[in-house]
Amino acid sequence: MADLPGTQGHTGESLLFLTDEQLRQGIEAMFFAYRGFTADPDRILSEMHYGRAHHRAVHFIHIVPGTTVNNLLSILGVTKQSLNRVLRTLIDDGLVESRIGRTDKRERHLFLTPDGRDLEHRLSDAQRARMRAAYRQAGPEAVVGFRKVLEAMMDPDLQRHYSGLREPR
Amino acid sequence: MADLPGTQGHTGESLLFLTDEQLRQGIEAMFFAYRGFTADPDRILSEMHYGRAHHRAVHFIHIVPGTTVNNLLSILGVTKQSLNRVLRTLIDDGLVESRIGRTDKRERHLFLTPDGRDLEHRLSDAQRARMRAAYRQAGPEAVVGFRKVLEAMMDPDLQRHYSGLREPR
DNA sequence: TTGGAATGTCAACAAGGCTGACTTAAAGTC
DNA sequence: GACTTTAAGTCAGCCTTGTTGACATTCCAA
Repeated sequence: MADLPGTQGHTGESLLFLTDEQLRQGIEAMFFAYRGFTADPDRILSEMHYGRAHHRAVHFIHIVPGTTVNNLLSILGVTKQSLNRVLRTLIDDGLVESRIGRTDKRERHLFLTPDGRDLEHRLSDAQRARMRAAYRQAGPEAVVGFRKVLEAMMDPDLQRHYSGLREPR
Repeated sequence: MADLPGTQGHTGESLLFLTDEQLRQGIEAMFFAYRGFTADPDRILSEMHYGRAHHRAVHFIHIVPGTTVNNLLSILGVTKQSLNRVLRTLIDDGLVESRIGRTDKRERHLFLTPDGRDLEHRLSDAQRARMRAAYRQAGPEAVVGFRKVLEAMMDPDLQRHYSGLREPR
């Protein structure tokens, strides 16, 4: 592919000739791949009567421990009422701890309890295994391209959350 | 990027050293990218009080015109009750036509009406525009890698539906 | 000190998944 | 011809997870 005549030299130019069919295949690939992507954690979650919303909350609390509800809201892109319901069950079940802010008592800072960390680990293990297998099968060059396209597909303000987590903080 | 020292040459080998952090970034990239991926059609759909379920049905009826309900079920991976609710509204609204099978009269074959094709076009236009922009921004090599990883991430039986649509039939 | 903004909670509703039970019609089988 | 299986559709009811609206608490700035 890197040697197709006339496609190299200046980046991207050949892609001016993207057919609708090529794009459609990319769209479907996203659809089916996302199903595979969530399948393994979904199985674990449904066993304990949780859903994807719980997974997302647990994931980002793990990544940004001590985050406020508001911050989590902007990452997840749901209403606070929606998040709150999920958060409440996680707190009631002892997976998440909510501490009242010290400087601003309106804020709640969220942390995983040991049980929460345990669930997070099980979920991310399953998802990482799938990811690792796909990466190996596709090869390192493919992975770089994969990431590039995904990053270009994000909404700019969502990309901020994503990149923000990668940058030193 | 293709010139990073030590990452090129033999495919795959360097990725034996995938850190959890690298994998986690891939997972988050999938999460945020999928949000961007569905954002544009979601806007169009919500204007007309439809949801993603309607989009998926319309999309695959467009791709496989004349498909039976059962076949659509296996592509979408939902129950017939769930699909039926969506399908009924689409038929009532005159976007989908259901024809009784000629050889097997138990089957219903599904087709888009002109109005249905119109909606399909508006939805896929929006999604293709996002896809095209991402492809251009990432470059042709990245696109190949993107597709490779996505295909490796699918469940094998879902991949069948996906590939099946690409193969000549 | 008081009014507005920010944060989080409670209640109720809708979409869209799910299971289970059932009907109808057609096809296949003994 | 009677019985079974299959395709599709329907009704009822449940769950998760999104939504809006109303409200309490807390902070801060005029």
